[in-house]
Amino acid sequence: MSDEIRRNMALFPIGIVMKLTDLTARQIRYYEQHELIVPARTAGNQRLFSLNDVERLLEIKSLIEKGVNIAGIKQVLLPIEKNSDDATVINEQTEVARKELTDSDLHKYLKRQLRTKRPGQVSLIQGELSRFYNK
DNA sequence: ATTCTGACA
DNA sequence: TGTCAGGA
Repeated sequence: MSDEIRRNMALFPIGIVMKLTDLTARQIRYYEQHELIVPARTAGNQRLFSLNDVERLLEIKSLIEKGVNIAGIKQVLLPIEKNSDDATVINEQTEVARKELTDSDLHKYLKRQLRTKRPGQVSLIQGELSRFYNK
């Protein structure tokens, strides 16, 4: 259960997330407006993304590339629960941690992701999914 | 140096 | 979506 906290802990600013996902800041902010992601905020109103946020963004990116629009993605990506979101609350501890571990922890995580091959979690009937495609 | 919101030649 | 302005 402790891993869940680490996973939902807000760590990196948009700049790093951009490199991680190859998405532009514009896109990332746009997806947030459509509630596809709900990154935490610092006292200075800066976005802080968790590993889960990054994963969701990668899923979003994948779907966008396949031509799925926002409406379709909202059906695929489970809506953000209000309860488990409290882990993204920012306190002085995470604030300090963020400054220290940003790249090192990230690389550690990415390596784990590389060997933890996971099957495309997307599971929707093609017919139903096609309803959300742009063309 | 970075990021944020709003707006559109 | 890109990009620029103007502020934090």
